[in-house]
Amino acid sequence: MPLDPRPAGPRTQGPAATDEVRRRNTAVLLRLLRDGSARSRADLARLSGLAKATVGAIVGDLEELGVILEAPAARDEPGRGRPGTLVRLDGRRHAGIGIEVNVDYVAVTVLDLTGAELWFERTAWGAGPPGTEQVLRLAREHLDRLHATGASALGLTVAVPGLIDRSLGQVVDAPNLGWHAEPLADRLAAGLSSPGLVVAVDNDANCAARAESLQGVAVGETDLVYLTGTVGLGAGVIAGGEVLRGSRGLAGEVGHLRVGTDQPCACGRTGCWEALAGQRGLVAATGLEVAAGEDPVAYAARVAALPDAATLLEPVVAAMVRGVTGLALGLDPAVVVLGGAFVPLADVLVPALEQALGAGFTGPGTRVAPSSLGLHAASVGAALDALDATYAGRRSLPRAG
Amino acid sequence: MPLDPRPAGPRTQGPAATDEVRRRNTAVLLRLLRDGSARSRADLARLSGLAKATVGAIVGDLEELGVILEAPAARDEPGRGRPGTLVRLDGRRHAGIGIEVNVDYVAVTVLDLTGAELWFERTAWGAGPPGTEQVLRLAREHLDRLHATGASALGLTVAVPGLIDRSLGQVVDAPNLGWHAEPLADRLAAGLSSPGLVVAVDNDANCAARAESLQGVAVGETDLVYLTGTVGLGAGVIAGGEVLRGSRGLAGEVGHLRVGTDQPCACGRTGCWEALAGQRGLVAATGLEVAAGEDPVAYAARVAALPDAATLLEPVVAAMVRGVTGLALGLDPAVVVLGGAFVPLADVLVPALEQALGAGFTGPGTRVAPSSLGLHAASVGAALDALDATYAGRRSLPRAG
DNA sequence: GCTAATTTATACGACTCCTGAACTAAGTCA
DNA sequence: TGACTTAGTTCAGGAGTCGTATAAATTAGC
Repeated sequence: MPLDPRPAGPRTQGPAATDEVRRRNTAVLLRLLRDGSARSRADLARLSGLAKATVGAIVGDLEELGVILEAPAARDEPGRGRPGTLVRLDGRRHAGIGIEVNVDYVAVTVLDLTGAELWFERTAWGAGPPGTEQVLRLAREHLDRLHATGASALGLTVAVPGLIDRSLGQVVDAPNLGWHAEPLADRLAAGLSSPGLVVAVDNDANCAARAESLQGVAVGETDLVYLTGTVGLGAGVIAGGEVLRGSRGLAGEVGHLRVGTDQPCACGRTGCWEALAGQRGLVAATGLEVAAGEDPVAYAARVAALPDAATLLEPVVAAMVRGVTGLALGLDPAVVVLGGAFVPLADVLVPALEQALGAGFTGPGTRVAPSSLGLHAASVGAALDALDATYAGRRSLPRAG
Repeated sequence: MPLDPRPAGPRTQGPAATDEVRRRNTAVLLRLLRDGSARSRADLARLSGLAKATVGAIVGDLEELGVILEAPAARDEPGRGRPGTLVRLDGRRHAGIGIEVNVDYVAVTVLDLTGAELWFERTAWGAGPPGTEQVLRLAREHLDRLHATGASALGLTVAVPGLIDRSLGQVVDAPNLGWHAEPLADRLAAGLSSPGLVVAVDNDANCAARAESLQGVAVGETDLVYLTGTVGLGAGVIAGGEVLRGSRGLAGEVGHLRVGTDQPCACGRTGCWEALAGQRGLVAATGLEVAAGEDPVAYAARVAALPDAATLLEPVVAAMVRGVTGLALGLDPAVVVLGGAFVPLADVLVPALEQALGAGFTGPGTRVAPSSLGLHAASVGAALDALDATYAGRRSLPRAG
């Protein structure tokens, strides 16, 4: 029961034993192989800084777990001495499941160990927002489907639009879904009773931000802001490679940031960012009505298609500039990723935002780019989160099952 | 030469060997003893989660290093079995040095290993902003003074008002000091030639924020914003217990965040936060002139003493509310600490800010408090940074010297 | 075609570290 | 005085990494 009495940052770790060393070194090698490239043991030793003997031992372990294949010696470049036997990751035995729950739809992404997509499904909820039993049923369905392929799930993460307590695995408040103080992780873990499966919960914007930084338009970036437009507006922030959470998990809840003056907001105040640039803001700016049951992204696409969209959207653009420059000044992201309903509006938004951010201090300004993962973003990020414990060395791969 | 090819967050670590395990576990015990409390080995084992044998071994090592003293068995409560022999940290042999360099003054704080202040000195620079040689001379002076007490320095960190590249130990740009692309850490390390001394550079607001979270008004908090008013205005952010840096180290550079409309700023734009709430903003609001050579804090104190300060400062308060709520919404800090020139104005600012932040989502709102470290903040934070590698387990204590 | 140089991979011994159990030490309580 | 309880140390066992030595597989050169 390791416990550290003082609140400590991520860099300040608790007690450890030697087996953690192996976990960490294994994770280093896994990360080197994650992209599917084939490497020799000697390569891995050089790249990781580990001794050859250590690499040999770890690769042996991984082979035994069925996670590594010896690729037939495909020697391209000449080279002098004995050619290495290449190994590459075989991700088919393990997977991560990501489920994005929203008011009117649910999206499921299943990624294999290498991060390759096994399948993605997006379906509308039958009637009204779902309860946790429906999420459980869906999770079980996809878990079974995964087991049928002979793979096992390392983790399952649910992305929820709301306030999350990640350490408790609780949805503190998801007003759109009508969920409050919902112990979702525990409930799913109990309902699935799949030993070794780690169930987690996270905010949808946080998941989307993680996805964009690992597989999307901001791949490789450790500092980025993901802005998502739905009916409302929210942000997910990756800072220093980690999701920024804040003291209560509210970091990135910027919908009610004051970026204007008059426009009244549902929250009672005026000038809120989401009142100006959320769906209601788009309606106010363009006069275009939302069709019954229309998706915010579809609506935004119709807005973008208006002949005089650029001029009509001026107040929206102004609000976005105020909001984004504020966030960017405080957080200094390398990229601002526009997601959700902002994707169809990217042609109008990106130039204006890049210009506003270009006048930065030194060096290149913050980039602005539309999400490349689109509707997949949150569920992919959730699935990546399910794999993260393994790649970060917090967890070792389970014995073959 | 451990190197991990992919940019990895703090939680994603490089390769490790068994000696790192010892470093980490030692750090766990050091943190438990840091506050000066005396504990028995058995207590330490229970609190840390380590085995008794391990605790015994580590405490033995630390005793040999002269870092731990066996306190005479002061048994207060009765208790049943054999009483434990208490040990406590003896910080006198090791210290961290923090130097805050500014345009017109320099502050030095030396903390012993337990974090207790050995001395603090604040002196004005003779004429004009200093060069790096003057910082070197000062560092050598305090290092000698420390050595004279029989202690050795674990690290020396310099807090600089400007843009820092921490991994390079470089001051990228400190316009007030006239420093550009200055390899300060290397220069000091070379000039001091004190083996084992780790020299680092950091931004002054970041250091101050760290100090407030470890010893100041926000002690124990892992998420806070430190706002400092000088002639300009800047913020240091602690998120998840770590300093938030951003992609280029510019995180927290919020002086030119747009919080108003008209007030022209030196940067050419209008409505910048520092134009409204920096020293020029105070002058504009109150009409009170800055005396020749007057310190921003002293000037702010005179402003606060004006009979009609509360009404005169209304535009300043409004700007602060806009800026602080923006930062707080994005970052969700537990506390906003007001430092520098905002300390004398706290009576006016705190109620207004707390009210604006109180209307939060759920739970208690963000606290607002004036800095309790005042002028010490940045240099104390720098000194704490110098001790941090030891307490975080990244570095082991040097053999007795 | 043979040999030397070069590189890969494994085997092995040395070393570090943590752990649990056994054991000794030093008290309290009856 | 003796039973009980808690503290601290010793020791064997297991897990890890590392460097060196060794075997294996090629290429380069003659």
